[in-house]
Amino acid sequence: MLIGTSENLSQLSYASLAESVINSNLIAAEPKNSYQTHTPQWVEVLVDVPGVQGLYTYSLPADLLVCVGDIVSVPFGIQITGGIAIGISTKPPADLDSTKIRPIEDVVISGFFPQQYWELLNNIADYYCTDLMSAIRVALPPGLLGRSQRRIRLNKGAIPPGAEHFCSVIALKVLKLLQNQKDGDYSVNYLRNQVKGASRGIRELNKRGWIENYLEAPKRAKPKLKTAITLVGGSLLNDLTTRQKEILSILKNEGGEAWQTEFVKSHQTSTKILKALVDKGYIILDDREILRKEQGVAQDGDRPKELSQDQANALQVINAQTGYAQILLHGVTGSGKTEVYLQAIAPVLAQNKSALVLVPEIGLTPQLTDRFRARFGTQVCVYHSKLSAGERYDTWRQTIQGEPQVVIGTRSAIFAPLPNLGLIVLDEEHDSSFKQNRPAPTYHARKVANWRAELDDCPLILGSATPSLESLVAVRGDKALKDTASHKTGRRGDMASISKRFYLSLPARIASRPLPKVTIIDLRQELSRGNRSIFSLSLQNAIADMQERGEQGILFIPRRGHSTFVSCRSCGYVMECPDCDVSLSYHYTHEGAAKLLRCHYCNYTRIQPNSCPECSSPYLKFFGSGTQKVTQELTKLFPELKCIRFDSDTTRNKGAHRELITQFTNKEADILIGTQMLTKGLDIAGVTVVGIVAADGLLHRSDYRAAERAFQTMTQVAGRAGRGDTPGKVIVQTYSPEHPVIQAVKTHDYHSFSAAELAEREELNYPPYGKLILIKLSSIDSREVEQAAEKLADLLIDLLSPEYDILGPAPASVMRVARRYRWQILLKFSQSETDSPDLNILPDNADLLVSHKERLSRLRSHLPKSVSMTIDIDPINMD
DNA sequence: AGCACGCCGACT
DNA sequence: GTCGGCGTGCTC
Repeated sequence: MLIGTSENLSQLSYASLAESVINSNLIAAEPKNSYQTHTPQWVEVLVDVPGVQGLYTYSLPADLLVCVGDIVSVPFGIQITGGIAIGISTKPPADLDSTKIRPIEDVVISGFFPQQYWELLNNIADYYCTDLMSAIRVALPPGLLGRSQRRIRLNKGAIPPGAEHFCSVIALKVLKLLQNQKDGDYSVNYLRNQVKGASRGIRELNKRGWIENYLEAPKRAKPKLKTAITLVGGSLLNDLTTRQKEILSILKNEGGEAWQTEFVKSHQTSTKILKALVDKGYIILDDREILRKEQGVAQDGDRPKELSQDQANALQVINAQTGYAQILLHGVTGSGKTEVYLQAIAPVLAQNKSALVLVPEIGLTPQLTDRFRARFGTQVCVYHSKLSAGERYDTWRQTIQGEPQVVIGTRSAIFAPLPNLGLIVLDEEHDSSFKQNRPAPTYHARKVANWRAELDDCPLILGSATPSLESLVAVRGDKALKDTASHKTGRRGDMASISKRFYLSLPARIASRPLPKVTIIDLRQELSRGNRSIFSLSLQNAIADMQERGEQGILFIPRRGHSTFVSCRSCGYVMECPDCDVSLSYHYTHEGAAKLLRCHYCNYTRIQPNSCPECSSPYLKFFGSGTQKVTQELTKLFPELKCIRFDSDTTRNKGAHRELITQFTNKEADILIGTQMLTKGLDIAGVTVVGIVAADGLLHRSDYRAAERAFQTMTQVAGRAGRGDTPGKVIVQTYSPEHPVIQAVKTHDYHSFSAAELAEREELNYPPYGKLILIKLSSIDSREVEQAAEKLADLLIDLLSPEYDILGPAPASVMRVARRYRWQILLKFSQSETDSPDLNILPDNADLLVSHKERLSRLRSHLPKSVSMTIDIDPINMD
């Protein structure tokens, strides 16, 4: 079975390739004995090389067995790269010179892609307009598709003294970098990122013979091996020394098995003695695979809790589902959604199936993973991008095994290759971190989860206190949905699946606790009363009361750092990033720390100068308040108060989240001051006061989602208050107290807010009614991108029918980032089908065989090479 | 992505 | 004449 000959490979469309992949996978399902090991075989491989799409034929060495769908390692040009075996044939392609065919290097992983998994990846590639390989790349753990790497090594002996006087500035920079590295060894990529024009310098050094250039074999993730000792000899004979006898009896006492390293360490033996025992035949040493797994903190067992009536009702609906269903669980903060998830998962495990739980950011929710571990013990696996490559690889491999388990993870965990999936839960489903911004495919885990639930025929629970408008509309089946349903008859996902959509509500907190009382403070009045502090009198009083009663509080500030920008009082000069069009933020962590200016777009960092670079005036002023400044101000007002700052500056290290949260839970501090991170799943009983220091930073943003996001963020932060026995209190400081979002937060009125917001979205044809595609262009050259953007917009006008709104081209809100100029075009249109992956973006008038994906991809060929283009389907971040 | 091949300008 | 710039095309 061959997919295509090289003659037609170039014309092979994405769609037919995708189809071939699915068809060929049917072959993989056949029994393995259909492969005759003695006839020579040729394998069609989809190689993982950027800019290369199409299949390449490889021969199969006699000692390897390859099945369709296997991940293989193949030579490609000078390098070694990963790829997927797509087809197997007993005849070589007729039109390919057989001397060109090279053998497959190795099989990395065999037979893990079930049929539905391929369909899922094809849906993603199709819907998000990328090639199949990119979809495969996001799904697999990094390092599985290894690629060889070009590296540079310093030739230490060859460098004459005073070398720096002989060479150019660039070469010198490269040389210095290499000399500062212990082994004088860096990848070419690293050097290119560090030094502008590094390749020139590298060539120069190469010519002088001061460095050597080598190709490193791919570093693929591999199972970790550990040496085990096993006792085999029965009775002790006389050929043993006393020490050897001792060792054997210790080993016997330990059950006849031990790990070598631990055993040697704890019993002061040496490998020498063990070797001797091996030679005499008493023990054997063998390497065994061990799984590197994040262990988490040991938890006491936990039993299912008694449910409230609402929780019980919700659970009943969930448990009644036998196949695909989309369930929106709308539970106010503190209503006990997690308990519902836990009790929904228990029967899934009992049926020998697995469950997948997605959360916005795992590091932020140690409490959640602890609770799952307490309930399900070692059946819980954690998967997220902050695991080490080895842990990620091992966890991923473990999920293939098929034992019933619960995988908790972030966005990318939606690809965990669990073979018997019984339930998917997306917690905090409104959270924007479920959307990947870059690189392509720019998928949304909620959408992928929905496909996956359909393909694996299992229920999907979307949980939130502030459901996204998309999910609300999807399950409630309002007008838009009915309209499309009527002309969708006969397709999968039509009327039948609408009855598989549920809206379940948990409108009250558990144990009849009230939602916190929200007070709005008008900062304009505060100012006119002469209070110039960033804390209103009400907030100050609330903090004082709280301190007196030994309770705890949370302050929410929408941005990290100290100040948003620094400017000169004498000439007005504003400190800006040299590579981006943004001002630098001032960072000053504590007394004695370096005073730094940092770009929040590209992370450029420099020391804060003592005087203005423009006019040398020493009078620099700091504007805006970040977490650092608020912390300092608060300490001035309340010297006794112990504060913990909780933002991406203080939680950078592994385990820092847990540590800070543990400190706070143990009442080692009174107040937690932080950014968006505070919104996610913190459940601390002692918190009675929540202050939103400046709500305006959330309200006034330009994109169409600003109101929705502001409402979600504020409601979530407010929800941290009053989760214990003492009722909570929330103080929102703003200059716009009459703003509808503020009013909705005050009254906890999700429904009126969403109704008003939906009406506005419908009016303007924005999502969830209309659909958006953002085409982003960038280049080093400002003129070039602008021209390319204009050309592209013209092309789109010709290509698209008039019902498509073409907004732009316009420069991105921050035009220059990391030295690149950015322009964008936004496409807005009515969607013809609600939730179908093969949604027709472009009307098929002339060329029916060409998919919308192909058409959008073709646009790329109209652009100069130096302009890069990315297509963001359903964009969330418009900047 | 890398790399080879190849076609043009500034130096021995 | 050659060295070296980077544009184009190929990798089974």
